[in-house]
Amino acid sequence: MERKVRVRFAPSPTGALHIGGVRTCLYNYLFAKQHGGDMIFRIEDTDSNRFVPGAEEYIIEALEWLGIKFDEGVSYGGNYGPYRQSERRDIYRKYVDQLLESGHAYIAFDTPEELEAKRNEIANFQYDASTRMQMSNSLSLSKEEVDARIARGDQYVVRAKIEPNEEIVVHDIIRGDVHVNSSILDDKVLYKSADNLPTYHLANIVDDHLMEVSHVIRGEEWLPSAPLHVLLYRFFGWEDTMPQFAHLALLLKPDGNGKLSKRDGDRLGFPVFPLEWHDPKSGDVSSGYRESGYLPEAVINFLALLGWNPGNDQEIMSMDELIALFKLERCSKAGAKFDFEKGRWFNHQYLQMTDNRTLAELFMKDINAAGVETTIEMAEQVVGYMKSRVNFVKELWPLCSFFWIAPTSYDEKAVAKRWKAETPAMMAELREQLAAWNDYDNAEATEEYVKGWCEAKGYGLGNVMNPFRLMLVGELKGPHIFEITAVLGKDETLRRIDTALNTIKN
RNA sequence: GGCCCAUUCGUCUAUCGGUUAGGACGCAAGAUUUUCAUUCUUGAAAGAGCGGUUCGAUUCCGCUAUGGGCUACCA
Repeated sequence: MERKVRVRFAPSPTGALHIGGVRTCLYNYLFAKQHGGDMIFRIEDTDSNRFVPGAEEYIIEALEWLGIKFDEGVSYGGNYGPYRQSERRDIYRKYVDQLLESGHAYIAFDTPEELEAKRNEIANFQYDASTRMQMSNSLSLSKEEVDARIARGDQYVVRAKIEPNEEIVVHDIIRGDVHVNSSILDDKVLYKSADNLPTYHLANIVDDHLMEVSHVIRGEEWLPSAPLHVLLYRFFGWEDTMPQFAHLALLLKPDGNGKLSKRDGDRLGFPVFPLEWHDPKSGDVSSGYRESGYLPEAVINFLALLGWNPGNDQEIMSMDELIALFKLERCSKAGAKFDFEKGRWFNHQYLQMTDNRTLAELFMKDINAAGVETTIEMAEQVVGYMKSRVNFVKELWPLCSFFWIAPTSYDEKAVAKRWKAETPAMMAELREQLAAWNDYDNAEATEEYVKGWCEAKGYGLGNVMNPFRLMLVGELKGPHIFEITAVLGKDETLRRIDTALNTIKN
């Protein structure tokens, strides 16, 4: 019988959600949806010292923006709650006691200072079977002493009791079997009496079991502790329902060495967070994909392909297509350097696929921000002519503000090259022709009309169109000239010609 | 230092022993265009090294090198 697919995304609320975390979440989501499974949102806040206010809300908002939906969890509800680990203290305590009773864990009193001293004293010190009897714990101390110290209020931790020299195998969907000898594992801290909370390892296993998680898809940084997790499932007697593991290769810096960090984004000019993040402690503001003008679909597509591919040349895929095609087995084993140039290209592709009205609504904000009033119709029309040449909506305004703001000066080089002695007279003639024309909305018809006139007069197109463009735009750039006149209309077109004829001198 | 994971064009990657090693981003050139772009075409560009296994290795194995991760009372 097949177990129902249930996966979880379980971030720590310690700050903004990193783009690598977004990818991990996306892969979980794709896998869950493909198998008709559940997607759980759990908050792993077992380290009260690192809690950052607003982080949880940020993560929820970011994933909503990206179109990743949860079936249950913090803020979504469900039958396996509470989904915030800090609200599950009683549950963990029960399982810690179970481990203590079964002899798979023990109580240790060593203070952080004592441990620090030990590490300085002995090179490569590890708290394990070979050293634990020299330490202060319930294995080395008498029962009376242990009880007395607890009664006295001494703080303690609970450590896993790892038996040496056992072969542990972690089955990983992406990497195959990973073999590890238990002797290299240390007696990890599972529980802290100081705040009555478990550490990640214990909370993780207990929650995944209780929440009936079937697949754990997480970053590669967890691979070294996976053997401990396997052992914990064994200690609890849950091995038969242990989730299947898949450890994802990490996202690396675009240049140099190491994994992608916030600093790389600042340094190289691209966001590493989905949404803009205001750090409540430092006050720093980090840019986000949303605020930088990325479309969520483009970010999803880009991220999906960073470490996975469908096995053919297809690159543009919607969320539904990704859900249909995604395979954990096809995830690459090696880390991927973050190539933000390709992210820009993806946004360009999605921009072309987005309808002009939607883009115009976004564009309106930039137009208004420049202090210009306009209509959505005009914005939409300009977007239609201009979007093929930009990667982001925000690149639009600097490129085509001339539609709204008439030129007051004219590019000198262009004037020198295209504004010849006979040009003013020619342009004055053109003005006459245009004054007699009324069908400006029809760009093709206007073009035929003007071209026909040029031919009749024997004027070279280049000698007419370039100065004409110069008068309307101020530079030799922009879309097709009769698309410009279609947007400007008759009055504005004639007005700009008049201004130019009065301004340009050579 | 120890342990684990990885290694194909600059980057993301395809290839499940036999290929002119394919695609995409970026880059370059050309074409198109009344401008600037877009678009199209073309091009340069890769199996880390050394040993095996095999009739034959990019593909399987080992070693070396390199990169990454972990090595906390953080996740």
